[in-house]
Amino acid sequence: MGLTVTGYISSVIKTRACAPGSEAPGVSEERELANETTGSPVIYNPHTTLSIEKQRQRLPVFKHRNNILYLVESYQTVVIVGETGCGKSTQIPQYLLEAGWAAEGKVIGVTQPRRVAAISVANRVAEERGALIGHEVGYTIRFDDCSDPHATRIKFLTDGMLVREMMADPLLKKYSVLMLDEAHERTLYTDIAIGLLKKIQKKRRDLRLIVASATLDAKKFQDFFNLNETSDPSKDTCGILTVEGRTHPVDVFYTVSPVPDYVKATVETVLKIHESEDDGDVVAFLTGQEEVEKVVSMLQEQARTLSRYGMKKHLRVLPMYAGLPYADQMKVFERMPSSVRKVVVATNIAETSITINGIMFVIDCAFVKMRAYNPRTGIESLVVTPISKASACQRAGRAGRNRPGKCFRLYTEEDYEKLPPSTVPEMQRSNLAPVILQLKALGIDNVLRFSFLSPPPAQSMVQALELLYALGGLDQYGRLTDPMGVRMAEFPLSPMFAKMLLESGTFGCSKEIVTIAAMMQIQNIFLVPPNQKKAAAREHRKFAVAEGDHLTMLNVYEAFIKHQKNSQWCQDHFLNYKGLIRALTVREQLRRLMNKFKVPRNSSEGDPDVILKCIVSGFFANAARLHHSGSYRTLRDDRELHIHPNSVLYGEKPPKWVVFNEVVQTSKYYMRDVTAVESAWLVELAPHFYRQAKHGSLGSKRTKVF
DNA sequence: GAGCACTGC
Repeated sequence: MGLTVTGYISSVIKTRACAPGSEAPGVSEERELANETTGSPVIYNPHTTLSIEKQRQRLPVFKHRNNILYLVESYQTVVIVGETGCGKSTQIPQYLLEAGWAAEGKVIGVTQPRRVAAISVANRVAEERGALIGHEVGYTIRFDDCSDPHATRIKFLTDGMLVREMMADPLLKKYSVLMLDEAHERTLYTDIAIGLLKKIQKKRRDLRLIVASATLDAKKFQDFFNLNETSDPSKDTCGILTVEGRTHPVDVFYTVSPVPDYVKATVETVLKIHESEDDGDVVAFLTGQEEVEKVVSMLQEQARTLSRYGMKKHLRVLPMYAGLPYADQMKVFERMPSSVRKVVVATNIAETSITINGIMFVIDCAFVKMRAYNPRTGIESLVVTPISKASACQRAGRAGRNRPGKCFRLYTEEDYEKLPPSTVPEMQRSNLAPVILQLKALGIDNVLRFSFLSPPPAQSMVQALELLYALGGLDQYGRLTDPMGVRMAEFPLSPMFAKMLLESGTFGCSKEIVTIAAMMQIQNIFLVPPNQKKAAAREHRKFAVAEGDHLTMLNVYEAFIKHQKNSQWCQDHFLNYKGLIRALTVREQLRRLMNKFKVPRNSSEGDPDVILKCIVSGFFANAARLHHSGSYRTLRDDRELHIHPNSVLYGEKPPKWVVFNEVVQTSKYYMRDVTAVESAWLVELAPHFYRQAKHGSLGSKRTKVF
């Protein structure tokens, strides 16, 4: 194929190393704190001779210390463009603390999009302050509150947790300053928090906000938060500051002509690197598990050939994707002997969620599998789309964390120029029902006029409002109902699940439903190792029941409990042990909420019908009937659907009526998590939604309420 | 016989 140098970008980079080797002689080993799968990792050197104080002063952010404090003093909001490796996440909260921003019991809050990042940054800051985590410095994430309501001065939390905190404390009174880290990622919760904080700031002039962002979005954030309506810049309420990073250059190479097959090209590029480049590990980005496994097996084949021909340096090829069993994931972090070159073939998980040290080469196919939402049909889909330029730079930067690196882009420079500058924010490509419910619960009456940093499509809002009305969470005026809507909003689940849980007591099956809801939150309960597909399928069949996936999940959970939560038992049956343990925790949290709302604890005692009816009470909007063609049609708008191949109902005698949790569109529209129901239940449990036609068929009312 | 990118409460 032949890679030709046609471009070089010296500003793509990235390492967050506190001290690059060149500046700290004798320091070669860096490791990550706390957890190697950390999201936004802080790297530090455990054997340094420098005191922590000296290390802190060497960070690029240090020389901006006074300026940052001045800006926070003078402006309500400060946008900080902190390049990778500048030390902003760990240092700025400490500067604020030292300057007295946490006096009189106030708290400095720092949000992160990911749990592991919140934990690892918190641990680092605690260590720098010579403190135990959970006192002066703490963190709060779902299922793990490691903070002290009285003692904690710097608190790290996920942005989702911050939104939850607003439900109990709408003005976030305990915080003096909030820093939104990684705001440029524009996750759903970051965007919700941003809109809400703007509102809070109008009522709390004393609340300071720091938005940490990438260069590209800084102006957008500044315009959004600047409340100055005059043309006098001295009245601006938002300041901006750029802090340079600690970066290693990454050479970027493009192909001379478009690549017809990036899977093949990935394999060829790895081999070419292996033949002609110096030492250094490789990460290749692909879009999904299937592509990853394909490249891994092709490369392993090649690696065997190479070693047969006596190639001195060995290739160790490892897959990496979220669905991979934990033990296999951990292999990508293992250090290799110098005679071995590690090649990690990964999905987008390696772009932000995990960081692997020692990567010198990146191969980027320019594509990603991304969630999309069709506001007209209300159907979500997973589509392979070209990445953005921002994403391409992020991927390239993965090569230069420890040393200068190289990035091989499997596309032409011309095609790179055609990529969109940044990724569409999640808010504009999501089902908004959960978002709207949250906003309503936070007292935002007119969600259509909520100040969104990037407003979602109006049609997405309408879909969400209609669904919430049908579920009884909103009344005909779009107001949150009490108690149903208020309670639904408290559940950390989608509104349909919340409704199902809240109704389960009246159906007499709350014990079963809470288990089903918890199990449905876990991805990949059934493990399918690529080389043991048959055996795995055989084991999984043992749990399958004719009613469908919901009761099958109930079966799995109950069997897990019956076998004393034994991990070996899980392994024998190809079940995800860690996932099941997580289901226990989720179940416990849901149970607590149900107790709070006095949902009776009861069991169907083996009667499946009440459980199925209860599922219908939440998921009636997701109903489909069997079509004579053999596929299904939605009841709402007669769209063609199919049973997902991972469903236990796939390939079985198809039930006449089904409800499902969600639809994913790949080659077709597939229903995931499907359960057989009776049409009479739909009419009985959602009479406002469905009517029985004279000849016995079922149609939807399509009530337009807004 | 076709298929699940990645987070978060």
